[in-house]
Amino acid sequence: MTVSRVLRGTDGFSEETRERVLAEVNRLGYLPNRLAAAFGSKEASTLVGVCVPSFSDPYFSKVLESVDRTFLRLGYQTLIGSHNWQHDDEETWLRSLLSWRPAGVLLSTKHHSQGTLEYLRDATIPIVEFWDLNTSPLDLSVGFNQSDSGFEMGRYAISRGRRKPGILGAVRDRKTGGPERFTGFSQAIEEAGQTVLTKEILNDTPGFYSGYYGTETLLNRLPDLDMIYFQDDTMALGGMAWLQRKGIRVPDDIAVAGWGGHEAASIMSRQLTTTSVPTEQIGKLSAELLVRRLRDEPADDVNAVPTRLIPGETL
Amino acid sequence: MTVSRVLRGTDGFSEETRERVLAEVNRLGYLPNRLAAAFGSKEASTLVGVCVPSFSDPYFSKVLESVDRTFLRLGYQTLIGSHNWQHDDEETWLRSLLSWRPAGVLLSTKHHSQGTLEYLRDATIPIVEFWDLNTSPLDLSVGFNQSDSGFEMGRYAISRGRRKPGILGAVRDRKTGGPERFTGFSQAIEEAGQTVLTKEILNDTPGFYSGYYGTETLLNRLPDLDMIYFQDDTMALGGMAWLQRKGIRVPDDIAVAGWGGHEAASIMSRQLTTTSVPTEQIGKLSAELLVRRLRDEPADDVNAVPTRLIPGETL
DNA sequence: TTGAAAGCGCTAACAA
DNA sequence: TTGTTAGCGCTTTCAA
Repeated sequence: MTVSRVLRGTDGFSEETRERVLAEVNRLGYLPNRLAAAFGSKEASTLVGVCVPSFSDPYFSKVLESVDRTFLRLGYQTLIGSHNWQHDDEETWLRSLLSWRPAGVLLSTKHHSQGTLEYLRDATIPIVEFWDLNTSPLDLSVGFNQSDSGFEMGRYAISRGRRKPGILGAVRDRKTGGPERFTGFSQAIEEAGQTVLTKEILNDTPGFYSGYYGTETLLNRLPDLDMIYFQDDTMALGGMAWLQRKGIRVPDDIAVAGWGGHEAASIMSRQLTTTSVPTEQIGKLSAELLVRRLRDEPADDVNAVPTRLIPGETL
Repeated sequence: MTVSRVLRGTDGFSEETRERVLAEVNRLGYLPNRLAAAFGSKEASTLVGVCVPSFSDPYFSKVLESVDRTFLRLGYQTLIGSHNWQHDDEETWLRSLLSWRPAGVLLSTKHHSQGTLEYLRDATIPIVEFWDLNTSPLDLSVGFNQSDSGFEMGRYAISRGRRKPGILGAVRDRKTGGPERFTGFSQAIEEAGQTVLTKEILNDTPGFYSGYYGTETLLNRLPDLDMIYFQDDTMALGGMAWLQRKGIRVPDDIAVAGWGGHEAASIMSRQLTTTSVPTEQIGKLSAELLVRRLRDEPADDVNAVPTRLIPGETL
């Protein structure tokens, strides 16, 4: 019992005892059994679950990196899961997670299956929904508004004199909020009395390649577009590669905007105009808020971490 | 006790009992406590630890994705860690992991601190070292040989008629085996009776930008290089951007090779000659082998998963 | 095929 | 300041 007290740092022992304990611990190479600790006391679990859509998605892997670093610093261990945008997979993972009696759970996005909601209700542990901001969260929410992100770009496009914008997206595999951004973008354009001339959503994976051939399709149909708002940076880069090949000048002949603040966006000869997502901050804040709740410290329910438009040379 | 038997699927109950149990379980919404199970029985832990250098590194995030998917399928839960190439961070993480009495552990790379080795020795759990192949592994090893990877590219360069190759790398932040690849590359060149004219290792982060200006530096000094072997694809893409800007033709004036099988590498106007890394396979095999060992099934110690040279249009 | 007893290593509560 | 007791929910072992 005394050893337990010393190692946990709860008070009730003399300095001399402490030193004797630590010396023995060191001599024996004693490693506490956290399984027993977490099992014996509901308070002692330092396991937290984090579920992201995909580990190899560049955005979510950044968030995960930041989440894990923060939890490590605060003394928690991260159990991971991924759901590939399948609500059922999230539910399956959650069930498995809860059997470990975690201290809390972090979920990406704000949409969940019915079963997930029931599990969460019964578990009575802190929950953070991150990425998309949920203004009426299950518990805590950290993120941004996709629609605002698109709206901001739409207004910027107008301010830069663009009047005939088009939209290019792709839906397969990932759903990083493209549709909502496009809606926000269109609203901004319409509020300025203009219209989005075309909105092409490819049934393909968003990426360099779909951006490349999608741009070709779009411009063959509507050669006088003066801007394309791409679903993300990789598509925008693909589009720019096609434009460059055709000798179409950016932004003189046509402007280009992406989304995401992709590392590679700074790679082109012309810096891409895009929107950067505060992945690190979302991760850090999500983890910190969960811990605040665990410690019964005050924590805001809804935490907006806005995206930021990064003006480049392409719009 | 009967419930425990039914839920674990060990035999010793009638079909009728089974159904009664499952009905009750369902009615009560009973969720087993794996903490108690793992605590009560050394065999029952399905926690496994995985430590990678970084979650946002595109290669390791792919491996992690594959590892987690495989473990999920086999009924294990993944506790993660990252060490940013700091051996001490790996040791700290491992200590924390072991306090959860995991069933096994996956470590990236083959170099570990003294403390790590001692912990692993005492833990007597299966260990997989993945990424670099360790031919005298602690327990199991899955990966490839960096040097062979470079050697293969060197021989290919020779076979394509290149005689005056240079090397361009960068060391800061990451250590994905660049130096070993360069050694292998140089060996192949020398075996063919040629020499690598220059080897420039920038004190910078490998990436598009360092590839861009590094190429400029290299060619200003040695204008008659007929090939550059880059540390990775992002550097190669940066180099190609510079060459294109200068009107230097690839591969007519100079050939380019990268490493890594970067997504964007397959889409540039000229497909990059590179080496692809079997990240998915490394992850899958690592997880599967760990489980084989846990189940006392036969498993090879040393498992080579070679990289593969992808001929493109740049060499 | 089912059940009873003991114990895993810790912590909460209480006693000294 | 230190120690004792009981119990967390499982699994292992042994008995019925």
